[in-house]
Amino acid sequence: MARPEHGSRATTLSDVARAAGVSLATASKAINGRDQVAPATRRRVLEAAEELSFTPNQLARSLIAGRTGTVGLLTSDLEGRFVIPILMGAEDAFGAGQVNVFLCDARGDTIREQHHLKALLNRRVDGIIVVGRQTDPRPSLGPDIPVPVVYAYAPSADPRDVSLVPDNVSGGRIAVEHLLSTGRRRIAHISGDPTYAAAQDRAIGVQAALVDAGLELVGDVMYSSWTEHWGRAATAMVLAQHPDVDGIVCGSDQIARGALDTLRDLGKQVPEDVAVNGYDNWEVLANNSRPELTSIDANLQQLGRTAAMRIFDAIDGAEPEGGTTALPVRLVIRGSTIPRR
Amino acid sequence: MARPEHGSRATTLSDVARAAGVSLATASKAINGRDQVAPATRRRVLEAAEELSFTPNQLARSLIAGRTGTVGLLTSDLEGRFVIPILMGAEDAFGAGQVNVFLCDARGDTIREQHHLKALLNRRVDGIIVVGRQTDPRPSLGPDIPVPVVYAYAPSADPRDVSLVPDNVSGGRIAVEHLLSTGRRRIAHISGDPTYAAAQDRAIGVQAALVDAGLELVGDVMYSSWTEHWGRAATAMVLAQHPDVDGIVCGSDQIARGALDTLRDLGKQVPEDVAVNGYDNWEVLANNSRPELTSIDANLQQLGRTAAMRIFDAIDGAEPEGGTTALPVRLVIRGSTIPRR
DNA sequence: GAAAATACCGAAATGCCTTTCGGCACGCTA
DNA sequence: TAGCGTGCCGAAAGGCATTTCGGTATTTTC
Repeated sequence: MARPEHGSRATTLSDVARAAGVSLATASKAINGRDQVAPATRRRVLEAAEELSFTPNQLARSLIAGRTGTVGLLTSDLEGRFVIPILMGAEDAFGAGQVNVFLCDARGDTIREQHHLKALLNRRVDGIIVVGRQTDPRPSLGPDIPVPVVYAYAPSADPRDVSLVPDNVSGGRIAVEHLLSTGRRRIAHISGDPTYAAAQDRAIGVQAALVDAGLELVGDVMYSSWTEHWGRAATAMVLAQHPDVDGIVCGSDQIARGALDTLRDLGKQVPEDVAVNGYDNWEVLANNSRPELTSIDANLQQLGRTAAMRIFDAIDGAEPEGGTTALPVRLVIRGSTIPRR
Repeated sequence: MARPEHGSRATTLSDVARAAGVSLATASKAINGRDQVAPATRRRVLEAAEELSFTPNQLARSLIAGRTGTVGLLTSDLEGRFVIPILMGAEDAFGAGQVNVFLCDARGDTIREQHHLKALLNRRVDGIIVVGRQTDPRPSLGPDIPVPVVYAYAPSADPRDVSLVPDNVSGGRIAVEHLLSTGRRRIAHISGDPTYAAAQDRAIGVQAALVDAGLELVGDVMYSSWTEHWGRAATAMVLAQHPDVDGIVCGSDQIARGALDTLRDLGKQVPEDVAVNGYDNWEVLANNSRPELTSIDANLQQLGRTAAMRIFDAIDGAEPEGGTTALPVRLVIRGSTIPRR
């Protein structure tokens, strides 16, 4: 049958060389585009390689080159939707077929993380990207990793490490500034789990923007969980205590969905009576709500790309400066803050 | 400084051997638990290895062993939420640190897919899992791949390939049977994009279950898109034409969310007046709706695990039998079909 | 105490590719 | 025609770990 036996050894360079009637060295040079090979010879070698469907063994190559063209991506939680765009961005930056990504999911387990880390080092990855599931600092992998490490989304607790996070403070600020620009003045903030750094940071940005505008938050920041249930409950409370509220900044799109639900139930028009701003720009939620949801997008794909580029730089010998860098976020405007024309 | 220079060569086995005062061969045996080594010698070697923080170069190992302990996962679409659980299942089955997964996202681009495929083969992966984004058949990678290939979620168009898909027909059937078991008799089916095999298969299951019960579908199967918008619109249409409908089987959780919305708007109680069944068990949607959504879970993580096991079997020499296998799905019951006590 | 058996260690080959360096042949110049 | 470049090719080393097989020490057996 056409399918080559799985047991049969793959064709090696020496097979090609023999078929082309040249030495190993010449075959290697011909295939890798080195000079020192006559055009006719090169052609003969390439034809032989094609004929035998030769694929150079990257293992042997890497063994010599001392670098493998692979990067490990160590995540603590694949379920989290934040990991995926970051991963895509990184994959993107590495380019198709140039660098490949080893994906490891530690399931939030330190032991498993250590296992994976060791496996990655054994496989001689050129670098490691560590992706957390929330923006709270996480323990460093340690200072003794022999390859560059970049922490994405969740920064390392060790300031000497390189960490990239979305700018949540700025996100909170942008959300408020947008509501202000649509004429809102009585703005409430419904957030999620107060133990999350993201919740705190966004609240800081919200407050700062209000202060800059000479305004105050309507009521206190309301913390609980990142769910629709909480969004519904909190919105009901806000409206009961402050019926004149005209803008709600939500800590997540889920909360915002809940807010929309309750506003609808209570007969409030969105965005005419109350504008609602979500966070995360989770498309399936933001695009399908009534009305569609204005939201803050953390540019996670960009973050992944940046992480990959930092790895590249470090591989190329650039001395990385440690510390946490906050990357810009962006506002995506939809119908929940500005009426459709 | 403590951090080893990135440029400095990693410690090799011969470093360890020299430090322990033994030969390479002995060091290798000691570390790998082979016999032919005196306990005292073994201890000395292990101490030296620890001291130098020696990590065996997996590349060299693989070069000899002829297998790398890596598997490629080729997806056409990382954004799709179906890929993730499959990936987790596969990762799970491979075990922490035993087998590692190369993740490649082809972005739905054939050229890019070919690039990735070639890269994976160059890296001598032991097997490849191809994950599609919908259950429609996709082109085969071809018969000449020198390693085992399993197609997950999207089956290969070539029946000689090994494909694993969730059993959509059975899913449709289970959904209807569940509604029947709660006493519903007037059941409608709102589905998504009719060009999807998943939509057709689920509809077949729905019809079959109704026929078995001696019933007919209320109205025709309603096809359009997998969105909340469509769920809302279609539900309004159903209620207008068939006000006595008492059960709605939806083709996705998004559609079901839309259905719940409209039912609520029109004053129908769920589940008392109308029961609603979703599909996909997408937790963020199913758990946060009012009431929470009964849904069909495709057991994707299990599917990923199975795919990994098929790869293992093939690596171990089992001759795989081609063809598409439909794996069982399961019903997750929540408040949208059975009232909370 | 001598022969045989055992336990342990090390040199060398192996896997696959890249690169260096020596050398052959040809063409050009003086 | 002798001498010198230049272009092209091939032998061999090297990268790292594993394994086979031959060879010493040491112990056991009669």
